[in-house]
Amino acid sequence: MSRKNDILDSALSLFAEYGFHAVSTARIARDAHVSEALIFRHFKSKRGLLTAILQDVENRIATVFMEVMQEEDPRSTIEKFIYTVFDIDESEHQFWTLSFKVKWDQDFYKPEEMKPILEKLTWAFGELGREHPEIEADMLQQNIESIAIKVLREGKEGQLKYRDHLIRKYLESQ
Amino acid sequence: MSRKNDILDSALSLFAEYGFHAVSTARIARDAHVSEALIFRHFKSKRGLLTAILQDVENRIATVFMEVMQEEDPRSTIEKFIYTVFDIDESEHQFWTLSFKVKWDQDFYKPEEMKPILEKLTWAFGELGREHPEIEADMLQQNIESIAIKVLREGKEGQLKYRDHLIRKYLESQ
DNA sequence: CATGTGTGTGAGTACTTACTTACAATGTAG
DNA sequence: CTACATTGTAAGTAAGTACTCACACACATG
Repeated sequence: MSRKNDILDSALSLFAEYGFHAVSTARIARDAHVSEALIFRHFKSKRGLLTAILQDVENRIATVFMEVMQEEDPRSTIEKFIYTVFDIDESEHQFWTLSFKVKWDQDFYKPEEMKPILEKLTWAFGELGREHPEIEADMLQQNIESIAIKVLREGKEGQLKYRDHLIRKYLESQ
Repeated sequence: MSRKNDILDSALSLFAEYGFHAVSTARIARDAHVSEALIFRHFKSKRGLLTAILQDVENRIATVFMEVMQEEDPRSTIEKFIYTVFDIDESEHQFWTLSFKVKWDQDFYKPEEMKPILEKLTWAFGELGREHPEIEADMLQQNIESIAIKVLREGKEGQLKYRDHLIRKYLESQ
């Protein structure tokens, strides 16, 4: 189990930094201090290894948004959603980086991943009496994604102004 | 010149679809109906080929936003900026796809590319008396980028609602 | 003891990779 | 015609690619 996890850790780290196609199985094995053959024993193929990591990614993303999903007050739902991105632990950054990178890899793009949270936001905007709740939910989610990318690249401190701006725009007006 | 352009065309198309690392020089040569050696004659290396294409990309992006940059009325500036994404010819889509993909490739990320247009938008929001023109400019640009990605993926028709929403939000209120 | 079963590796496999070299054809200028 | 740069290619190169196979060690169960 420890060796298998070493492989997953190294692969996540390297895939997130350099991209799937730019990292060879030999390099992953070297980084994880295991034989290359062990990768194939555990994951069958290089792609199988990525799939295993992405399964992990999906679970972690779901965990992060769980609190938002359980919220029952519409304003708190939106507020928590906005704050969530800034509360992600730095140890999880590689997961997020990989998940964004993978979106640009034709074979792995799947927009369903964010659908539940989008529906929750749509509900919240509807409750607040907005005219176009679906569009507003979609745009807020896009905003948060853009900010998340900035956080991954430049750290969270410089991006707090965007968070405060969104809070102002969505929760303090009217 | 014709052969050199054939190489650029094929490489752009393949890089945009599969990514830089997933496409070999042999494949590009096959697609362009030239010998592999000719790629290296003209561009020295695979990376040199990408660089040449990215130079093209930069020029085309600048061209697209030229009209916005020359606008003198702040409201028209914002309006034109929003409409621009929807007026990009489909023949240019590969350029845009590649430019977005490349942003996730560590070696080629350069945010300065969009800086002039961002400053123009900041000016426009300032003229309109907004409290936080820099943040608003940044967020609008992020919105447009998100929508541009959707346009590239799913076509422009389904995204018109976002355009109209932005127009409403930024130009019709108050 | 025997008989698996899961975990691990060294040394390969056939193939692909980016890139080079030697050489030929085609202008083009003096 | 000659000299020379430009454009082109066939046939390499060494290194790297994902992946396999035969074999070994540990450890539980009958």
